Amino acid sequence: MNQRLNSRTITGRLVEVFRREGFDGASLTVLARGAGLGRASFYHHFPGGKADMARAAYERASRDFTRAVLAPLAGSATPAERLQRMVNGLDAFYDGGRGSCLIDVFSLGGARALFRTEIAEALAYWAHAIARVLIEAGIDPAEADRRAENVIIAVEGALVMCRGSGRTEPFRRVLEGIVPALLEGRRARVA
Amino acid sequence: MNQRLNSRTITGRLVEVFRREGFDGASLTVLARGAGLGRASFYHHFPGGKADMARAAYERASRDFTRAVLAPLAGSATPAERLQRMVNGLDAFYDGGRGSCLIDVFSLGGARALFRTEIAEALAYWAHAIARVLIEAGIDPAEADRRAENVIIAVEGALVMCRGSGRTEPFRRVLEGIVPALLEGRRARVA
DNA sequence: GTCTATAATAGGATAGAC
DNA sequence: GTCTATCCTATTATAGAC
Repeated sequence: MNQRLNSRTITGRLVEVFRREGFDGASLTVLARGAGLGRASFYHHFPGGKADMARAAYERASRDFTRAVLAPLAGSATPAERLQRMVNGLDAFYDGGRGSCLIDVFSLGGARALFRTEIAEALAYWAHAIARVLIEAGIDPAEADRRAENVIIAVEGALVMCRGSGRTEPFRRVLEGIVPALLEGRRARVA
Repeated sequence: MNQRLNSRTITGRLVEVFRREGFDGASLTVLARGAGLGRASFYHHFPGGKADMARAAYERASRDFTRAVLAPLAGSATPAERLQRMVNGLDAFYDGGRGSCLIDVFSLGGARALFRTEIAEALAYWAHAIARVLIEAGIDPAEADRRAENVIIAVEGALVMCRGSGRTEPFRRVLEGIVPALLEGRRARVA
């Protein structure tokens, strides 16, 4: 409890707790235990209290997501390669299907009002980033939008399925299907 | 606050609150306001307290889901008709994409331990019910399992997407795609 | 920068009047 | 069957020592 931890470590551990417990389920006691700090020490790092902690966790997750999932989409490789790197990033970011998505978790209860805008923007941004790659790959823009949205839906749904079933196969299977489905000749698939 | 309500009404309102707030976010105060009762009055209906209320809500939702979504799958109509009735049931049950799924919501935080088993079983049951219809329609059993799971993933993912984006189009679009995707490649195509 | 101690409030639950 | 009043605990937050 008395070891000095850097901000990065603390924030990373907060992400884990919020993912598992949700915003309202993550009490300061649970967060403190997860972060390896006393409750009071939190207020040195996050003067705004729990809302501050959640925001730090969200922004940390957001940056990690950008690096792992979004950045590869903007690279200079071929569309298929960039999409595959996004898939690899998703696998890492969501720990093979074991981790929940903060977009899911923070759109409920007390966190809803705090993250409404950011979450809507994040979803739109991700969809747009995928669609751009597809358009570059020669897919009709409207179809690209649909396929991009389908990927997000499949990933979010697979995470819920994994959490609910206690299995990780659904996530792995969805990941395997993403690149083929996105670049498929002309037909869109639901999942 | 002083109007007498029957159990059905109270439980139905609890479902709404838990869907919106999650288990940990739904305080007795919020639940009571949502149900139109004083906090103390709850303990007449649910002697076990909040866990009892959540269980009643879950079982109520479960029964409604069975009636709206699962029952049509077991009917005597053609596979395509039964699947379409399931889709119609999903639209009603999830209020066109405006309502969250308790499987998502109750697999986080304090509710996780309470509903772990039920949730895993419910997901497996639903998948199996869909797959049986597909097998009857002439689809290979392993492929039927995959497609059935894809539907659940797409529905859960669409609900997360709708909650996060504030739009309902993703849910409607997913629903429209379900029957075609499930029966794709089958010999008897509906014109 | 972390701790102990403590305050203030909200949450869950109960007793008993009506 | 619902209410007011109350209790106990957990939760959030702060003060101040180290």
